[in-house]
Amino acid sequence: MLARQRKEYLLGVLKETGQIVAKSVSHELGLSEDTIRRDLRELASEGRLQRVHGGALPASPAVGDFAARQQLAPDGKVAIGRAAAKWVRPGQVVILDGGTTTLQLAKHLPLDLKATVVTHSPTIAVALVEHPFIEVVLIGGRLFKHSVVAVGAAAIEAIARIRADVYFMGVTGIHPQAGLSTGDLEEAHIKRALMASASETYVLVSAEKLNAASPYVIAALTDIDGMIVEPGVAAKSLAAYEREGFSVTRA
Amino acid sequence: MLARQRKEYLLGVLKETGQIVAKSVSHELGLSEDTIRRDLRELASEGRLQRVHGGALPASPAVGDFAARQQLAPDGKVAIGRAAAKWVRPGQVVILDGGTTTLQLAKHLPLDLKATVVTHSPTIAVALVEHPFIEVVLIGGRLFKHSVVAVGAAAIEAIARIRADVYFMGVTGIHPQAGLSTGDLEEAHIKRALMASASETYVLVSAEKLNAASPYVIAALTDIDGMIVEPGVAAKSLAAYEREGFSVTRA
DNA sequence: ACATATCGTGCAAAAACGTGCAGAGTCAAG
DNA sequence: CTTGACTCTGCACGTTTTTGCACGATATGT
Repeated sequence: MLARQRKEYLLGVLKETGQIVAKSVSHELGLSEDTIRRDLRELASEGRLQRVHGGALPASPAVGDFAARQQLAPDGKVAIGRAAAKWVRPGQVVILDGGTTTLQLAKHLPLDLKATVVTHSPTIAVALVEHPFIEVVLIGGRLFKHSVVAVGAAAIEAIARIRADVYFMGVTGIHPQAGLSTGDLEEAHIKRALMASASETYVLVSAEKLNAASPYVIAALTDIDGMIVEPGVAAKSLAAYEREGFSVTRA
Repeated sequence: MLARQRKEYLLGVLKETGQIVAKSVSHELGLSEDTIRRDLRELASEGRLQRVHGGALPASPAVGDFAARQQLAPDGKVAIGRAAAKWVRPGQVVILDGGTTTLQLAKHLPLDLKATVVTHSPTIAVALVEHPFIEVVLIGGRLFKHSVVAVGAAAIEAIARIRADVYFMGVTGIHPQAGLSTGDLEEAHIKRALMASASETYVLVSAEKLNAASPYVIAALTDIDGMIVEPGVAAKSLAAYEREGFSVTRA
């Protein structure tokens, strides 16, 4: 690979992800970190990016703004969102829970994907406006402000009328014995209703949720079909979850 | 996640939630509290936030935020929104239409107002999260992306179950003879349903909408109770609207 | 006033950095 | 074809930055 191409590649990474991590790029390209650092230094001196410890960021905040905004979420959640987004097949009807992790999922759905997304989160509904071929069905109800999702009887009723292929759930705790739990009773009800309306349910689990429990139980582990955890969690802390018919995926 | 991004993230949390709790953020990002505290100290010394025991608070109470927010909306719409917001009385049930003008209304509602807002706009629902005493009822349905509002049979049904005191409507055209009109048939239906669910209906009219007509008629002028127009429109262009039982208000 | 949580500082390990240097490859002049 | 100048790359080394932990000090709530 020519030096020129390498620099183009770097700028491409920057544009797409809003950041460059020297170490991971060097690994991707099979080159030493020194070379990448040299490139970054040169690109920085040309004003095409901004050098920072560990890698680089867009030169002008406005340019990489869209991508950078996504990256303002913790790494783990971005990774989970990106991985889960790949599971969505064209034509499917997908239920998306509220929360920052599922928001990442929504943002990482391919822009040309044709599918239907059902959600009780106005935030996610708004985010999906940018996806021209995704049909969005908004579940209404009383707005629970802490999580910014619709809850209550009206929401339950609306959910009951929907049959979806898959439901991506967010939780505040997942535990081998205690199962899935969340911090609000109403939300637990909603999540249960959403599970009932979907053929399959997968839980998105960032590190701090793993092996934790919250006050209100949503369901048992056996009621769901799998979980997607963030990369970098120890294999042994996942061992307790592995069983027949349950998929544990590292993002 | 790069150190620089981490600081951006912290400022983002601060902007969204109005506070930072060092412990919970460190847990979220999977880093030690020390690191977060160091970041907070540095950001504080740059004057970007205010260090307090346990975390941090905004440096200047929502100053830049407020300015940036209004910048995006034309003066006229801001003025209409501010004026209309004063009409809302404590305890009322208010229906807010979708659109930039009604969004301004929502943002200008007093922060200590106790009231209920019904809306089919996810954008407005999200904006009202910052108002702690406003109960928000979200109308669900299929999302019409052009206007970012819920439409369709489900929305109509949900609206039929509500009785509100007042409805603030947005339109794309208001005309002495043609009445109220909008650019989408579904939206016209929704607006009619919202009118039917409210005791009073007022239309928010920015200058470019005045004396204009769009393809789909919502209702006749006689069906509404008044209009709020932006300041600076000529008095004579309002003459055609003045009649018994119809209030024309300049913001 | 006491128990607990949070804070700041110093310190050590790890990661990232810059620089100098040497080997490999390229190119053009001889 | 050979030679020498030049560039690019990776490695070694010492330096700087970042991070987590330990400790004593300080603030907060009951």
